[in-house]
Amino acid sequence: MSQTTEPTRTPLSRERVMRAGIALATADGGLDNVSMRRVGQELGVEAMSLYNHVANKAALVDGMVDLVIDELNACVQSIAPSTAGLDWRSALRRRILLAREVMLEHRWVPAALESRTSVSPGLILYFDGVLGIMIAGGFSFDLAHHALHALGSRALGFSQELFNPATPADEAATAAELVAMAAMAPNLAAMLAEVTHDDPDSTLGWCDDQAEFEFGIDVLLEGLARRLDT
Amino acid sequence: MSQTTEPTRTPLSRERVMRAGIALATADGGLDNVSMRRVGQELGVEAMSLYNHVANKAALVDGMVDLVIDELNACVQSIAPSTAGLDWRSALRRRILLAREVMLEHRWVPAALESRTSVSPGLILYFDGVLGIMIAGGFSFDLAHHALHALGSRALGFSQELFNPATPADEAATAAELVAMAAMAPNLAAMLAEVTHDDPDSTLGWCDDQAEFEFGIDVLLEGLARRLDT
DNA sequence: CTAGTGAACTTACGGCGTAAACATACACTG
DNA sequence: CAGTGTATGTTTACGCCGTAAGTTCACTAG
Repeated sequence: MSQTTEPTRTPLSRERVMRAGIALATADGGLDNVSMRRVGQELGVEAMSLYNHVANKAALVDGMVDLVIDELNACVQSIAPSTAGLDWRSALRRRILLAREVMLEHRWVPAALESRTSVSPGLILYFDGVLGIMIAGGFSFDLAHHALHALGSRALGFSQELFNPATPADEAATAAELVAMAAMAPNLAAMLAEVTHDDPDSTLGWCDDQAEFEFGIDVLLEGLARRLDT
Repeated sequence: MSQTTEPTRTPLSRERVMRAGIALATADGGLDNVSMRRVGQELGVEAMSLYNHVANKAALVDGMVDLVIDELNACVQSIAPSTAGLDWRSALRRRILLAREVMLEHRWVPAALESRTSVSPGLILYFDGVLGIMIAGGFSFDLAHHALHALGSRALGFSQELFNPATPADEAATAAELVAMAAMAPNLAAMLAEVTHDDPDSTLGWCDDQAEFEFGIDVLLEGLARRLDT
């Protein structure tokens, strides 16, 4: 009577495993949320079953990153026609800000990129596009090479922020801290007093604001443009 | 007869615990080498004893970072006299490259900084110094604020590199990969063919070379200088 | 001497990644 | 049709991890 085989079980696949991982990481908590057992649970399967499709956890994370990068590359290509006529600076800026949107959707990716063990073909493709824009804009290979290093992770739309993912401190605490800081860090205290952070939301990482990010890449792009002209 | 008490056991202390953690992390393997049990072992003590001096592992890592930052601040102050007469660009550059030396000695610090849960007083002190240099150089608070964001982690001497901590690929493999890459990433392949990486050692992170790092901050400093002049 | 205190130790728990052995179900060959 | 790999999921187990809870013990203040 008890027919043990369920009607049909959707078969696992490498991609389904990684999509489940992405879902867990993107939901909240980032990569800490992702464990083999939890991904299995997400798929209604034991943890060890995942190993039929993925070599180990590092490979799983690598694969998750690859999927996001593939998505990014698809986005980049879908807007390619509209950037055909742009000068290199605008084209690059546009591409980077688009990458940023993808990274904002998957905030765990920057950290995961750091732990990568192999070079991702998708990433290579992306950077080849960046490089292509530069070359088309008149960069020498040498200058372009330096430029890639100078941009660093900003070329992918994120920057490493050093302060404070914490919930924005309550007003009172902040005020008290400002007073305490004044003795030790007079310059910072003065700056914070003047530059009232009237945009309270950070967008990626901690104090990293869209406007600040754009300021940063604009300084870089301008500096590179200047080196290109001479 | 068997006198169980050893002659004298050096007492544990918060600092000794963190120094042991730093030793483990700096030795090799980075933060992965650091576990409560291993730190205890390093000190001839059970893991749980550490909790008499440290709230939990996160606090331990935070404390380790703080010690390194303190060391950095000490270095910075020890060279302060020699930078008194410098223009802001030179002073800033000097400070950043000094920070870089410290980070090169403790390569686990960048990753640990990212996982911090609280704002470190030492870091505040360091950035207050950076800001002080800018203000003395004529920056408005507003421009200095943008500048801090633009510099980001580079102000501390490191940059997030995206490619490849792996052992430098064997020559043959690299050549083969270059051929394979040519189809998918023609620009990168061409660049790599021309810009022969004749400096095979990376200094911090992966492909991050001292020269490339300096190029990056110089572009930034130049761009900031230009904004300061207008 | 005794009580109190603080630091180190012991034990235990639940979670992690994954090696190894096992079970099942499907595809292909004779 | 029977027989046999081969792929896929399960079970069990091991050694790590962080850390909560309870225990021991040397020391010092009264």
